[in-house]
Amino acid sequence: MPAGRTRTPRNTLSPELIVRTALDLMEAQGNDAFSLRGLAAELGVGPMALYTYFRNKDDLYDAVRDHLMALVPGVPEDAPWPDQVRAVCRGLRRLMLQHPCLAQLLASRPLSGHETARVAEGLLGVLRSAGFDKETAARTHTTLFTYVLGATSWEIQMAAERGNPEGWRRLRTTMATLSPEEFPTVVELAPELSRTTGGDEQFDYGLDLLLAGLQQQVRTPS
Amino acid sequence: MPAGRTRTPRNTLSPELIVRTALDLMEAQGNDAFSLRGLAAELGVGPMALYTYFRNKDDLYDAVRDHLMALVPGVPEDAPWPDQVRAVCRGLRRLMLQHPCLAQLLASRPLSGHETARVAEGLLGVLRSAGFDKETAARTHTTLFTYVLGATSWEIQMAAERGNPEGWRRLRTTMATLSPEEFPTVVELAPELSRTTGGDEQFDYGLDLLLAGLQQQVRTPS
DNA sequence: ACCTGAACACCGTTCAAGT
DNA sequence: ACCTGAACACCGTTCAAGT
Repeated sequence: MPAGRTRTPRNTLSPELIVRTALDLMEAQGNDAFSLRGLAAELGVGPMALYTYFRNKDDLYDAVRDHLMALVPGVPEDAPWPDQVRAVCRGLRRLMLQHPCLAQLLASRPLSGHETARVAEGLLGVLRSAGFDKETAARTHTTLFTYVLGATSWEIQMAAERGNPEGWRRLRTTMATLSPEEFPTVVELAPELSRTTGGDEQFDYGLDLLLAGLQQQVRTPS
Repeated sequence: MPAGRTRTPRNTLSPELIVRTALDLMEAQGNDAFSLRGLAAELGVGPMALYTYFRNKDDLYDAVRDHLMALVPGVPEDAPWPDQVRAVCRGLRRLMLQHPCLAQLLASRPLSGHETARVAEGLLGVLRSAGFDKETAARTHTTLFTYVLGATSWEIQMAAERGNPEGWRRLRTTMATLSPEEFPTVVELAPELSRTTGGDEQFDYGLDLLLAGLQQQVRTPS
């Protein structure tokens, strides 16, 4: 048994192993650099071996997405519904930050997959129990989900841009180029804008705005 | 003068022409199918001709994004600030719906570009005039922007999935597969969820939640 | 400066074939 | 069923060269 990489030229290829290895590669070298040929090489098989388990690359992406969505924590019991909503949204955000590829996977292909439905089930259940009617519960779920998706995707992109030196230089250059006459507010608020492009505090700020709007709706039902 | 396609094997290649042609191709055949080689062919030049005007593909993407952001309408004057915020957010969403590639361009690469700054300037100016302090204005701007981005990207993805028959079949199959015991709420709210995956009403619902939270903040300053 | 042509190191996927 | 090997039709980008 050679102590090399995760290699299985044996007969032991499985959907689970492929998905886990694909996830490892995406996290290690970034989502864009991921390729079926690279994955096959990592597994020690030919590229076509993967097509026995997945119809194509998108099909594999869906499986990886669903695999990750299974890690979203469940709804905490015995808590006020706003706290339950907060917990689910924060859990999804945290998972996206831990696995940046999830952001791109969610943004590029719609739901499908039972694990995605599990997350929706949790959030919708909370909203229904809180007394929202069907339509409002559905609307609120979509709103919360798209907010988490948008806010966290943006946060990840900005963090990546700051991480690589080329991108950081580009950001500084763009800011320095803006004329204070044409863009007075942007220039004046540059420090604040830089500070609020991510982080727990920024995420909670937007989430609390949504929750404040919701609670107001509960108090004054139409 | 042959009445062929947009071809310029002449000496008349320019950044503007390249960007406009790239945009046309992205809208015609989708963002993923776009390639530098295809763009060069459409322009009647070799692939390397483009590298005189853009350093690489990402550089061209940035130019296309900035070109589109220039089309975001300005802030309407003489209106209450919530209406001004609504107008900017709706304008950005409308532009993303008209040019679906903009969603992916915004999601895949951070700001940079003067036209993006112009939009930020408009929104930040409104918020500052409404009396928000620097920090809150910046936080609110980020929140609104990421909400518009997330909600509209999701809407576009779902619309695309419904558009192609393969995707539509996949959506129906996923829904039909969910067991009512395991996912009671999702199954029960299937019609509502399907109805609230897009549209002006859904977008405004989330936007109004944010604005309600904001106005409450104005009334009760910390 | 502006553009070409050949070449490099890749892709996802099909197809026919092996076991 | 599970996997291989060769092939097809592509990519973005570099490099040397032309004008």
